[in-house]
Amino acid sequence: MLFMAELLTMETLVTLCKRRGFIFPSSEIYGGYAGFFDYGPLGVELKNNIKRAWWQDFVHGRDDIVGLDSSIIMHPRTWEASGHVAGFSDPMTDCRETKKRYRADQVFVAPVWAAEPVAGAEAQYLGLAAFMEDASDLEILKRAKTLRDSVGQKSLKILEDKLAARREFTEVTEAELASILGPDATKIGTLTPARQFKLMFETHVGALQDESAVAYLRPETAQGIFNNYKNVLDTGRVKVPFGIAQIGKAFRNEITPRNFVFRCREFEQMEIEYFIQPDADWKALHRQWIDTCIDWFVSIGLPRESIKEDVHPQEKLAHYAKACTDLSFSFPHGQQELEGIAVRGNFDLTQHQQYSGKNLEYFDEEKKEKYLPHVIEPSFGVDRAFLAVLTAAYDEDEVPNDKGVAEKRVLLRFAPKVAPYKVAVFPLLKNKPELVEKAQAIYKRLQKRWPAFWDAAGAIGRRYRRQDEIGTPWCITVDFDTIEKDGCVTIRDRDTTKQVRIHESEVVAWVAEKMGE
RNA sequence: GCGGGCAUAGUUUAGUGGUAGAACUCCAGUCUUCCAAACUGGUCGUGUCGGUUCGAUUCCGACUGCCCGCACCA
Repeated sequence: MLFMAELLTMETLVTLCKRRGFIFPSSEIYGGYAGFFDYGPLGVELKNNIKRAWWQDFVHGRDDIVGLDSSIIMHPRTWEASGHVAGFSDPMTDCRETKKRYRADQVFVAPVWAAEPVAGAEAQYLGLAAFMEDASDLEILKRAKTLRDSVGQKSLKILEDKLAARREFTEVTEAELASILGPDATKIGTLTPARQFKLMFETHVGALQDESAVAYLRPETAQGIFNNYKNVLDTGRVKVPFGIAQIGKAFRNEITPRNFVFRCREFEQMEIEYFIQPDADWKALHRQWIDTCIDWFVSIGLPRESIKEDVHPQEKLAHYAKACTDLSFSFPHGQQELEGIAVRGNFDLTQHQQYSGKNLEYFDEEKKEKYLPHVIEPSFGVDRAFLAVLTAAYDEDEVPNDKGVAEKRVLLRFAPKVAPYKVAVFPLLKNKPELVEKAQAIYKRLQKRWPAFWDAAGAIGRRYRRQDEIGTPWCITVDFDTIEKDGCVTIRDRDTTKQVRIHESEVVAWVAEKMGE
């Protein structure tokens, strides 16, 4: 078996997904639409299986987590409280010379005045030197000198005290842009005006397009959980520590959607907010959650060694976060984030309490005190989990054909619980009604319990390969022995291509046992 | 957003300023026996819009999409 993770390209996956009906580019008949994808007949099965497994393992399989399905459009104040309105729409400026992009609100400009190095010389205004907010005085002076040189005034002396009159880049006028030297540029006038990059999708609620009715498509499902935290407390008979889980679509106007379904503008999340006591041992709980999540990914078919923990360094954490660990996976485009597990303190509940004016405190019966619980937030990307499962399952090997010549075989080694079809049923030959009839009976029996695939077309080998490529674990073939002699059918295994014969009456029990049911 | 490359059937591709060709896939059929078999037949294509031209899939322009870098990713 090849170690496919090293060799597999995204293009191979994209092609397979298109060819077999897992994923199509959105709106393809209109030329496609960047950042959006559609899940086809097989894709929706795989995706649903991943979501079902998650819900089973994190909601139904636990006593301390309950589910939720909140609306995608929420009261706009939600996003003011969460910080998304302010933090999710950054003004940006690009430098045409260096091709660098800056957060405009982190760029400052200082006026550059210079004069002949003689007493009483008249000062000349040369332009504005741009620099990042953390630049030192020495660095700013260097930028000023570069600006002076670039306008052909090398002989002049910079008036250093004038540099102190700094302003934010976002405040400069259109006319001033031409005289600004970018933070890393050597020529003036290369910065574009600050442009808003709004990462939240805006819409209007109500048929009248009134500015006061602006609303947003949620950029994360988590805020729906915080929004309903009080309702769940009041009705769910839950006690801290407890969690609320939710699966749903989220939307972000990504600047550069890329890498297939890895970064999309419309995507699906599986999130949990796990509420804990403020003085709980959050480090231990965080560790526990990381392990639980890794185990879960392994249970849906990802090799443990392909999952890595990336700990966010303290200085890169959001101000309200105590810790955050990403789980990353070796995708075809590199080791990339699969899930984030953050310790968020009580920032969100504090914000919502303040913005809503509603008391969101929890009364702890045991401690006899009120507090706002802290949270641990495991945030899974459904589409990323899908891509990871697909990447892990993809394999190529060689199987001898009917002439004994080795031929390349493409297969998806899905764990049976996530496979779109669990079993396929074939009559050995299509033109023999007695074979077809018997096979149909078995197929109908299986179909009541699992997604099953019927195929009677073409050579038997071709049908096996077709199932290999969509990851069906078992194929069941009815032949003449089944109807004329022993009543046994052949069950062929996807991973080994080995066959066993069992009596047709035992087929359902056999599959159930293999499924672990 | 920037720079570079690419765009012909479901896939891989050939070709031409004058009716677009193949292989595989797919569909139908023949076949009594298990790994993309063989044979017969069939469906499906020049990303979109505009320009030049008697005529454009081909030349030109714009757009869109995809790929690779850069930047961005609360």
